[in-house]
Amino acid sequence: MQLGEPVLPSSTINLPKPFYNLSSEGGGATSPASAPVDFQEAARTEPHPANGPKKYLAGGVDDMLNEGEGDAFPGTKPAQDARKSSPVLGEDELSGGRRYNLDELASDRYFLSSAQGSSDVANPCSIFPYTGQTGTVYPGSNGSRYPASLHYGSVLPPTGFSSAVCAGRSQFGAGYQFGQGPGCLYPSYPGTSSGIGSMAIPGSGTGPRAQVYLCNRPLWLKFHRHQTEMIITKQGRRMFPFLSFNITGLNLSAHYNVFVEVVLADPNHWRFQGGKWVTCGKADNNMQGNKIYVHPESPNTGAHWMRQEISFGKLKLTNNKGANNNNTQMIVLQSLHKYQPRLHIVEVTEDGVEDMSNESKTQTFTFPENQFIAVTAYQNTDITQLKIDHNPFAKGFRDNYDSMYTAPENDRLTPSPTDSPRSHQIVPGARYAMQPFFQDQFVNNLPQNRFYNGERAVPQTSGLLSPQTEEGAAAATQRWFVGPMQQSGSGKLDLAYEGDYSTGGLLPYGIKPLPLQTSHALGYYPDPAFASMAAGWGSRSTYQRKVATGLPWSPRPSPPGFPEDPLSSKDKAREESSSSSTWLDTPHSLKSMDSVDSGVYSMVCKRRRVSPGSSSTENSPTIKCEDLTADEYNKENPKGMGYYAFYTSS
DNA sequence: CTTTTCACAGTCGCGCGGATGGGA
DNA sequence: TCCCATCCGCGCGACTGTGAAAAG
Repeated sequence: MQLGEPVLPSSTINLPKPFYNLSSEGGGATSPASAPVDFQEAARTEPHPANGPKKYLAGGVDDMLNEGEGDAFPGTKPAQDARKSSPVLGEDELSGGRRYNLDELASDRYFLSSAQGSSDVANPCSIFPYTGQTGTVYPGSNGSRYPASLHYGSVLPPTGFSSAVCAGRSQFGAGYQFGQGPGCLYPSYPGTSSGIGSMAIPGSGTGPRAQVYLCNRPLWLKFHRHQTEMIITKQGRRMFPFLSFNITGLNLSAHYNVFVEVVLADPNHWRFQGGKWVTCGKADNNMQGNKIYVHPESPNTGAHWMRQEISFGKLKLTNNKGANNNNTQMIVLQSLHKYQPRLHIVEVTEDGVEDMSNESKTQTFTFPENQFIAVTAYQNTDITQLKIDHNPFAKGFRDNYDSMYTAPENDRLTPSPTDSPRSHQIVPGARYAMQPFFQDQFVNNLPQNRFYNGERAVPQTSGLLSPQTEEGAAAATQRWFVGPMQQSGSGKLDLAYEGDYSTGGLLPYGIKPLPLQTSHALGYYPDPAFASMAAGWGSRSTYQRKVATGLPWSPRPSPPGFPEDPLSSKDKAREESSSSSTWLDTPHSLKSMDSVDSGVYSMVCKRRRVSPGSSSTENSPTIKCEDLTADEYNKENPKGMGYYAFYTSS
């Protein structure tokens, strides 16, 4: 089979309520309802009559929200306010690091608007001014059942979204089980002019015009700049960071299936060499296995999907080709290949059957920062450390875990791996109130919240959004959304982000940040960010401790009285995030790799695991803090000196 | 030499069952 | 006394990265 050739499912699975029928016709992935489509072309030619992209781009937020759906989406109100202060996207604003505060909540919300029909969309670059954007296009297959939306850059519709068996809710686990196509983003994309019909831009007005926010984008960016790695095991390994989205713009009463597909992001085989990822031959494109993970709450109403965060925390990645048959929680990948997760939203009938009467029922969203390389063992120790620092399940590997709990129980905001709160198909209205979408007081609330004892308590926090991100505390509640048309997806994000997002000011995509207060709900890992922010522990404290052994300062203990000090809590949080952001900003391997002898770095980078007993700095390249000078760091982050030292001293 | 597999230790949530307390 | 709700502790299981061994 040739690269990019759609792979047909070996068999059709009969399920009570199939959403999609496995197709055996050419390409295998084309459904009668949706032909392959070039969303870019569509964007140029098919402006949405009701929901033009500009509407969203230039203050269209509240237009969007005023379409009768805002009430159902708690996040809409802030968004509405956002429009008032941030009417237009602009690079100047972006580069200036300006943040748009909405609702005085100081929580940023970055969005990519739906771009259909926009001239801006016609030129994706105008919307996503990735520096270094190559615009490379890896054509997809014409067999795409669920073609990607407009992919900015190289990300294009996958081949062979063939599967399609789907059952009703009760069967959901089996739905889409055999999305076996090679699922490549790059393969033979038929061209830019095909498949407009499957665009989710129906003129009926009922068609989906969704915008998707990547909830934990800052965390993804952190990983992405080091080239995210995802462990795959035979039994399946959860992703971390996991995919978590918020969706707006759906029809409140319509039913949708929401699922993630993981497709090859490029045609290369990768290997970690010289401290960096390099291509090594061609990817094996014949990999069979399930590439789709249907959200367990599918199908459900638009109101439901928009009500709260949609997390894919239970999605597992495996290299076990035999895992596709019975385990729809697992997506089968190949080690040392680069993948691109994509979110699909498909309108279905009430009983979960795809509505074949409308071709515009499918929308696909791709976030390039979600790209990762599947590995069976971590290669880049920076990634390892990030995982340890941010994944609550890896808490046991944090060196100074004990010291993190100097605060009283009330202050103990240890992020814990709670299961996804989204365990109900239809969420009772009573639950809404429990999860305010915009939680201005997320910091102040920390002390009061019981993070792990309530079904809804967990998602209120900005879970994965670490205070250590360069985006800082505000970023901790950022959400990023893209309309179905704009996808950056290029895999060139490294270049794009280099020196950009790390500043916390210049935004990737060139999108204007719309600060929205979010309750954030990271369904699964509820609150590491806030935990760290509030209690003053986390990766940074970990390193502080390490540094402290040989340095005059001591690790800063958890902020005393933090919970009882609402006045200072935000400031503290800000400080925390500010300081912590530095360490993330401190370029790890990527920049290091680029600037240091790769061979030397390789020795350092690979299997670099800091231990409390040894000076972590000795293993750390001195090039860790390119983004900030010591002075800058100390100025911005006096409390973070230890961390800075950790990465700079040698 | 690279990649994969496996057992391991550590953490924490969930669920169960028992204890406790209040009200009928 | 009985019933019900709540609290608490314990054990199990899920999950993590580690590190050594096995496989290619």
